[in-house]
Amino acid sequence: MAVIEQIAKELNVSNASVSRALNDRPGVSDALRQRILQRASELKYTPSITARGLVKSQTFGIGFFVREKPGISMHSDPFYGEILHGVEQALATTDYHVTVATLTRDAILEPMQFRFVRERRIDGMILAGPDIPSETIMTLLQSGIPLALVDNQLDYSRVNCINSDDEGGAYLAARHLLALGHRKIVALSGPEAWASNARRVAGYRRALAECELSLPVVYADRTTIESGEKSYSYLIEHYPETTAICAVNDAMALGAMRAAQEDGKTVPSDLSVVGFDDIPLARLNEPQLTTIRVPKMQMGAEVAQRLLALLYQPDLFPVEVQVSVELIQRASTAKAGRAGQGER
Amino acid sequence: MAVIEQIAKELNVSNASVSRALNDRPGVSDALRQRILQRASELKYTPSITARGLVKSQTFGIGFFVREKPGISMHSDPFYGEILHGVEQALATTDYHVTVATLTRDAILEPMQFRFVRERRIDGMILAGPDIPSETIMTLLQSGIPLALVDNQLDYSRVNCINSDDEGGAYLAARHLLALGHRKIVALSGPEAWASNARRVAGYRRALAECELSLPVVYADRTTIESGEKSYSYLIEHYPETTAICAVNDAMALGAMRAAQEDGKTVPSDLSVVGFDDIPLARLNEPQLTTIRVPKMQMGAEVAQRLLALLYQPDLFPVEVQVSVELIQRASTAKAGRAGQGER
DNA sequence: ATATTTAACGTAAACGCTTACGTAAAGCAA
DNA sequence: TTGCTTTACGTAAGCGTTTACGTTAAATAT
Repeated sequence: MAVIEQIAKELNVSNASVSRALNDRPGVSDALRQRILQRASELKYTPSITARGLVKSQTFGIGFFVREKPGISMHSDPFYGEILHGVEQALATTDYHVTVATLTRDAILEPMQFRFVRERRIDGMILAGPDIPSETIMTLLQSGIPLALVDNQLDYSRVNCINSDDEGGAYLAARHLLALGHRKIVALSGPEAWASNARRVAGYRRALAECELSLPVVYADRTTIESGEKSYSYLIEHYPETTAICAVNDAMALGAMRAAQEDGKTVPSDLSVVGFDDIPLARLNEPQLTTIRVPKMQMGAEVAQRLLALLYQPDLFPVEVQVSVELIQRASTAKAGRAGQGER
Repeated sequence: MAVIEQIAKELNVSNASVSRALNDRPGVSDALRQRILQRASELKYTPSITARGLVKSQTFGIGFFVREKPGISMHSDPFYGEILHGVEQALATTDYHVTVATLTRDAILEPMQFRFVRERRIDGMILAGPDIPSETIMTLLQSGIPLALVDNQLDYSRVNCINSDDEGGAYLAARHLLALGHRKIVALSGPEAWASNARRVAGYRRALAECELSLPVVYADRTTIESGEKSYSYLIEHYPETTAICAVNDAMALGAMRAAQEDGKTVPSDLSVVGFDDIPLARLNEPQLTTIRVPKMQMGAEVAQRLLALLYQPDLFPVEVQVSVELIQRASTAKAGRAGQGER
């Protein structure tokens, strides 16, 4: 592989001039610059990011972290896969690259001791997912490493967060239900401590409040299909008149739907269900799930952009960006009050 | 951050000794080695992988490549997400890290011009997925960069390939169907050019041949749910007596199943269906899909191991490793000939 | 005892870049 | 013309390691 020195020798100029020409910095005449660029492309010269990194003490590497899930592979959740893809695309036009790491228990406790960040000396990190404890984040912040969060949110507005517009999306979904004539609506949520859950519930509640309705919420400690199923039985026992369920994510919605079907109800004629996220399964379910689509790739791109901005300008004031979402109307919602058969 | 020189100065020894002690190489007395190790851990010294990389001309980075899919995000396919996870886990105990990149059209045509591999000078690459053209792979091979394939297979046995035991798995699945009494079995396949498809079909065929049965195959140009649906109509028109379908992957199986249900058939009493892969959706479908589980994480781990071996010993002879698979018996298969109601 | 091997350590170069500084020539003003 | 500023370039140090080679002292052999 060609190196700078080779070009310099062949052209009888100094390394410095070559470097300057290549990075188009002042201090080289146009004539010389041309010759250098010419020769460089003939030799297919490509700078060594390693060498450059050593002198500039940058690695041009950014780390993408997801928390290790007990049992299952976190990457099997396509949600983060898509975010990662967005990150990667956004970085493709820059000098940066993404390397992935999963946060083990140990890494969460002593994040700065994490070999990955010490050895590799990445320039910045992206933390994905709501299940990264805020203590971990604070430790990282204090260590001074540039940081951005996606699908997580810290009250301390000291860190850049990229999220979907949870409140707005939920509001949209609830309005949809209300427009269909539903009045007995119940929400299904995971841990209230996860910001996105809280915001989505708030959005549902705001829409109902506008119609002077109150919103019962049943909380579960996880947001899986199974917890959706369990929550349904609790729900139907305590709120038997329910005609519509709005869940805090698709998994819970699907779980509840399945439980309802086993309970002998037909979705959507007996019960309408909306989810949130638009995971692939939502479209494949029978009936297809009405939900709020969150643009995962775009979130990835946004978080990458934001981290880059932070790298260029370390004192940048942190913000929270909320990417907008849309209602995807499918087959799991219908008019209330057996309107499916037509009310006249 | 502490560097070698700092330790050396504090202990009044040379950089060389410190380096030797740290990498436990000979040339340092035990006494000195102890003092150095001691001080290093006090200072929380961690070597700079960048600096080390520069002198050893290694980056300790390996690239994980998936092909850019038109339209959809490739990472939304949890299949590769899990493989990636396996790779990462296997690498976690080494000095290596995974950096991800998606192969764009351009990168496929001129892979060695790909900025990622030139700038970043990764030590090796993993190519994932059957849709990477063999010309690309050959180009890469000739350039001399260590390479390993996963979920792809080259006839040229010049490159390490990690695959699931496609033939064996398919054989298992077909035996399962035969044991249930099915005799009219049809296979659903994607492009024959994809090695895994061909092998799976071969496995199905072998099992049937043992019973002196022949196996009609209907081919589609993709392996998606939609192509499964389409293939079903063709299939049922040409082979109306079919009692069981074995598909080349879960997506096609699910598609066919859905089409069959719309066609008024009940799965599994009218028609048994088996898939291949065990994607998450297989378990969530109604009825749950009987399929062959391929251990994706393990495949990731294997490919990483193999690449590492190749890095340590560049003249290693390439092999193909087939990780073994298992039959996951679920609800989409039952005895043939309305045996569901019991035959006596 | 001396000669020879072995081990412990230091010196310094190298990896491929960037950049602070120095020098000489060119440009401009008076 | 002289003096001053600007520009074009070269020199060399530095980033944090590893390692070939040299030196000295200790261990072993004769």
